[in-house]
Amino acid sequence: MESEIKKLLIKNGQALFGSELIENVIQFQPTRKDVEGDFTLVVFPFVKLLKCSPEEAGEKIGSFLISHISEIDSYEVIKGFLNIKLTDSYWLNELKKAASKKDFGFFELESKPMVMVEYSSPNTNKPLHLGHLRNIFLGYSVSEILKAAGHSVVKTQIINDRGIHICKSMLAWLKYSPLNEVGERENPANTGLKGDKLVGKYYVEFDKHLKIETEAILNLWNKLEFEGFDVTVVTEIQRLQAARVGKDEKAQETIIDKIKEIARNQTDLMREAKNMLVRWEARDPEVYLLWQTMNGWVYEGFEQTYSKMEVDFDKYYYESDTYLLGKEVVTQGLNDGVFYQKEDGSVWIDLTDEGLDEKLLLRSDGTAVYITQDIGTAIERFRDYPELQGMVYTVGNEQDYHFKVLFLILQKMGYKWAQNCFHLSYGMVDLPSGKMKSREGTVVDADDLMDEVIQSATEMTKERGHLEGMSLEDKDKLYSTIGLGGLKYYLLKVDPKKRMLFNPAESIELNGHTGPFIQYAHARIKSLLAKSSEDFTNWAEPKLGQSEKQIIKTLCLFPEIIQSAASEYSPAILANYLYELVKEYNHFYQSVSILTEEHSDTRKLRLTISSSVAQVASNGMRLLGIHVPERM
RNA sequence: GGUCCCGUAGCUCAGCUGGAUAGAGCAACUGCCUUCUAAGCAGUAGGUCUUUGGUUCGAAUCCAAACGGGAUCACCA
Repeated sequence: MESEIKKLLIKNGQALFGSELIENVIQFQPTRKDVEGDFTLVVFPFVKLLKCSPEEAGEKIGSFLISHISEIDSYEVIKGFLNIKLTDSYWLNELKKAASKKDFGFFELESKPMVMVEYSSPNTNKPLHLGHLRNIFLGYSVSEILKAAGHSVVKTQIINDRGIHICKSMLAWLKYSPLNEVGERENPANTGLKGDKLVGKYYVEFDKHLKIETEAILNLWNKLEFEGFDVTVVTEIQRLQAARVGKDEKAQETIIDKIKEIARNQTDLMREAKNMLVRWEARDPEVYLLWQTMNGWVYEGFEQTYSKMEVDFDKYYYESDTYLLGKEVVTQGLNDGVFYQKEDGSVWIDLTDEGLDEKLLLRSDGTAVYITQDIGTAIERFRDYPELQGMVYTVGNEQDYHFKVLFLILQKMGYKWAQNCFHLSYGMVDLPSGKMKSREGTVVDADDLMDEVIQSATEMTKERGHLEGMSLEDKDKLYSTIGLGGLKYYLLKVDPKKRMLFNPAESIELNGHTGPFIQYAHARIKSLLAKSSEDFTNWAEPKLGQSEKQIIKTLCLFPEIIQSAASEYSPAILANYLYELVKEYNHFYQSVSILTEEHSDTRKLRLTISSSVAQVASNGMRLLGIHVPERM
């Protein structure tokens, strides 16, 4: 309707205003709730053209519109605002259109370009935690929203399965895992531990021992005992120690950190770990087999977690595969003159013209760094999917700089698709106690958290219960639907770009702006509809009440909401919309009777509204990765 | 220190490319279940939109600076 008016005004610009109209002077906004009208044209921009007061201008446009568009019922000019009211039959017709389509709001399948969405990029040395949960729910939901907006989508992840961190776990397992009576070290089968948890345990174990060894070295250095250390190390430490003198606290701390770092690298443990990495790169069979075994445990553990989260992937990429391609294309780029080589053999790109720094792409020993494999992965993906038009990387905003650099490098290498790569940069998740820190043990484990929210949903649902006659199996399913729904909604309702606070007490809340609030409204409607046996698809035009019209208006926004959630990559837009819709419905539900309404057209209208709200709530929540129950 | 992000009610968050009297939820206080599921609804109270300038008919929104918070600047990933 608004675009129709826009067209009409532009077409008649000369006659009405004495000059051609530019499209952006025509601005619409929803009408204030306390004023009559369905939408509002802002008149101020026209005042200059018409050289009259805003009131006169509004009047002139209003009288023109009402005589040209039959759906306009009336208009009213208040200050500089032209409030336009549409006829009831226009709205009733819109409702019928929405109600008649099962997939109302969704765009034609695969009518838009193919994009790949990467989410979840775990390291294989640690279990998933709360931060991953935000990442994964976000990426999954963005994928579903993009599909609903008409894109075809490939969901993927990049598994960081190689590097020093895995070697640490492997080494610690070899050194510290006790042998059982049959001479086996710990594994998921003989301990009953989830694979990722077991490997994570040995990563922590490594850190523990490393810390002890590091402390020992630091003690020696503090006593100025440097025997047995390399000369260059000794001079560096002595230089740093001297530099501490007279500095303020903060500067001293930086220096101490540097000394610690050097001490860590002097430990036997670190040396062994690094040596293991070298053996891995050389495909030493023993190391390689161990690596495969332990990663295998982790993957099994991850799959369990993903399945509990109800997310899936179409394609997996492993850095152990793609880093080789990365190295290859960097070498190629060196020959093509995109990169340059320093005397020690390391390869760099100079991005100072773009306001960034110089960036290392290959170490002097020829091994790959983080960004090398990312370059390889990106190229491989576009090779694997020739129809692919764009990439979305769901990665925390701590890596903003990294992706800026990555996309720029890909562009400089001549990949046209590089400009369609997008870093979906989400904010960190904080706890009421502050940042999550693995060193301080404040990391919230993903599996534990999901178990807890489901447990809590179980208890609260048992208290309230409308579950008579439900099978045990269905009840368990319901508890998990509610618990997980609450958690997902809690993490998705805030703007992805923003840092957010995770309050455990709030995340299991069932009242107010929560997932279960929406689920409950859905269940209530379903129960209502189940009690009615009448066919309400056809009705004549009943009188349209205030709250009924409001809901219809909000329902009609659903397609736009999907569109903007897709273009903004923001499930939060959708989540907040669904809350708004349901809130309006609850108000309506409480203030009128539906089943017992005597006037049959009105009753059918209300049933249609109810079923449409349930439909949009259900489809909308599905795009957030959340199920809605029939009963609760 | 350089670069980037953020600052809205006691707390957590909405507020689209500038538009009418800045909105929700939680927490606090009042009411509403013999009537379709009260996980609900209605209401009260709570604000110098961090501050100061600027642009504009009009600023929470755009620009600049200050203050406060965070991230990042590795031959780590």
